[in-house]
Amino acid sequence: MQNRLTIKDIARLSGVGKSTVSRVLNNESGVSERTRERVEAVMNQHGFSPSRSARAMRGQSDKVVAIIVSRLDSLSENLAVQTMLPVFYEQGYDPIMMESQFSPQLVEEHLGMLRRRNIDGVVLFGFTGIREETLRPWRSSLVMLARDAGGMASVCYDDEGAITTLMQRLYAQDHRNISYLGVPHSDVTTGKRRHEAYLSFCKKHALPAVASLPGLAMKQGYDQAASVLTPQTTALVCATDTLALGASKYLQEKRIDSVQLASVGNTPLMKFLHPEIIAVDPGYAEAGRQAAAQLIAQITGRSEPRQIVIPATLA
Amino acid sequence: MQNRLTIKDIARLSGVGKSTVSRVLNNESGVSERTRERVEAVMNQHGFSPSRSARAMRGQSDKVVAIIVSRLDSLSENLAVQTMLPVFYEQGYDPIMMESQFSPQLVEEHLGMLRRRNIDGVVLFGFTGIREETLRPWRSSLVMLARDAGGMASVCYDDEGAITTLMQRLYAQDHRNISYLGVPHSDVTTGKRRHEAYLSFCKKHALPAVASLPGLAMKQGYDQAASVLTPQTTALVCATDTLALGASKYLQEKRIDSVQLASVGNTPLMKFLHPEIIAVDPGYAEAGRQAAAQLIAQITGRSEPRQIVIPATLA
DNA sequence: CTGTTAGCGCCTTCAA
DNA sequence: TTGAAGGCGCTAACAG
Repeated sequence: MQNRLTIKDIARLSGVGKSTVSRVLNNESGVSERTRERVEAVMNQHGFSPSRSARAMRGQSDKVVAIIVSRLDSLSENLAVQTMLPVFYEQGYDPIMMESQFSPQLVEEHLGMLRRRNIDGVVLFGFTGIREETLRPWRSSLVMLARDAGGMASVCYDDEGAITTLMQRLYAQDHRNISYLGVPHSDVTTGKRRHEAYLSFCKKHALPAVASLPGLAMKQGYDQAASVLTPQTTALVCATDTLALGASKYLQEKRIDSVQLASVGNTPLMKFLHPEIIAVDPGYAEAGRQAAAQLIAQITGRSEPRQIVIPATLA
Repeated sequence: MQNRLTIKDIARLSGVGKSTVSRVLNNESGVSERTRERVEAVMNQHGFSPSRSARAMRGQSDKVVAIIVSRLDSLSENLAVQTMLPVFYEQGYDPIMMESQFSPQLVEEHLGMLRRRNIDGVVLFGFTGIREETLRPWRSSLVMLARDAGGMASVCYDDEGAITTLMQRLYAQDHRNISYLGVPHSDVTTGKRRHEAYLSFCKKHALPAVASLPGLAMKQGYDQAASVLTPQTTALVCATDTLALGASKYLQEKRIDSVQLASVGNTPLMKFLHPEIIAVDPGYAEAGRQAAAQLIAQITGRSEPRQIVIPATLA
């Protein structure tokens, strides 16, 4: 704010030139150990820290990144953001947050604004409907989460592995009539891939497939649970924990306790409310870490855009 | 990034001097209508936007604010942040997010970092244990939420009103044995004030008071529900919806449906999982809007720190 | 190894 | 009503 010190002050106080101070600041080589120590001492003593804006102006980089979540109250995205933040802070990046509310148009508006702001990079939690051309200009400075788009860097969950793991577990527990509650195929990852993994497991093991793909909302899980429960059903796999929450509410209300629920997604809320549900952790925390690391690597030119898949683990 | 235009370019392209462009940019008076229009035309045509860092360097302000939430997955804080973000963006502020995890020490570290970053202002979701002296230096540029601290600006919920509203409603429904599940008094607002409002209502209406104050966590609500349920109890008031979630899990498991649950907090999750619970909305959304507005007003010198109380409304 | 010099993009005098 | 000049704090040549 007011009278902060500048490298000029530090230079004067330690009896060296501005550029020497700058060199110390940036850990550049070519400064004698003695000088460096002296300058560093003065810096600490006065709690000096360089002006971000001045650096940004020279370096062409503000060290600001944006995280666009679909919704702030998405439990799974929260888990990823939680691990992402410390990574950004450690590397000196300011992470600013925005909500897309699942609206492709809002994503466009946000990206437009970020472009004008000359931001360094973006982590975008993907969803259905985002046009590729919206993203293209960001190819080198955007990492998409939970979804892959041609040419863009992405961190995805192992959709097939997650479902297969659940099915195997249930199968090992002698379940032979396993129903499925999921998301429409218009959603490629959470929808199509998970559903297909379910179908393919059923086929391979000659199990009857009973599925419904209502959508992502809790209420949809609640409303559609009935439609996939046959008298034979002994287990129900849900594509997301949100759906599972809806389904379990239905089961509870109907006093049905003969059906084993299983779901992708391992949030604290679920663990508390329904510890009996079998869950695979898609690796939200790890995804967050990797996304942040990948974005920084791209920004700093240490990596090309690349696709990362996080392995799922049984919780 | 690369070859962005600068006011110099705009100046050249519109045949005026840099300072004139600057004047137009800042809506300063003393520019002829014709010149202004011409310059603005060129700006729009090229999608020009001034460099934030250069402005920051001159203006001493980065137009960056921080929002320190206790936890990213706090449902109530999310609701407030959700309304806060658009306000900041509209006014050209970049909101960066941090988690305090209810740790006073983390708050100190974050504030220290923000101080070095020379940030403009902070919205802090308050909790027990934050030392006043930590905050003092921020007096003019911090707004605390959900808690008031001497001299600091704050946006608080009407703790007493919220509880009283719930009690009145239950009383009107002929409940005469109302228990209470809350938070220890070390937490002044959610703990002490709400509990005292409960006690005072009981006293006034000659009702027996049965209360326990385990804490904020869902599990604590679950574990302590039993201790406040007597054979006569017909209603249970919870200080937060998290506690209510825990308590309702307990009631469900015990198959108790003779107890009407009521709680402060009106989150979408609660509305879905337990629409039967009577809830007051403490006004999270409004609190977020007001907090952002108040912070901006303080930063820009248009307001002194002041305490704001949001009225609670029956959901 | 170290200091000097020249900008980065913008805003702010100060003259014209 | 306008333009030219100077400087914000920092980094990147270029000299010593």
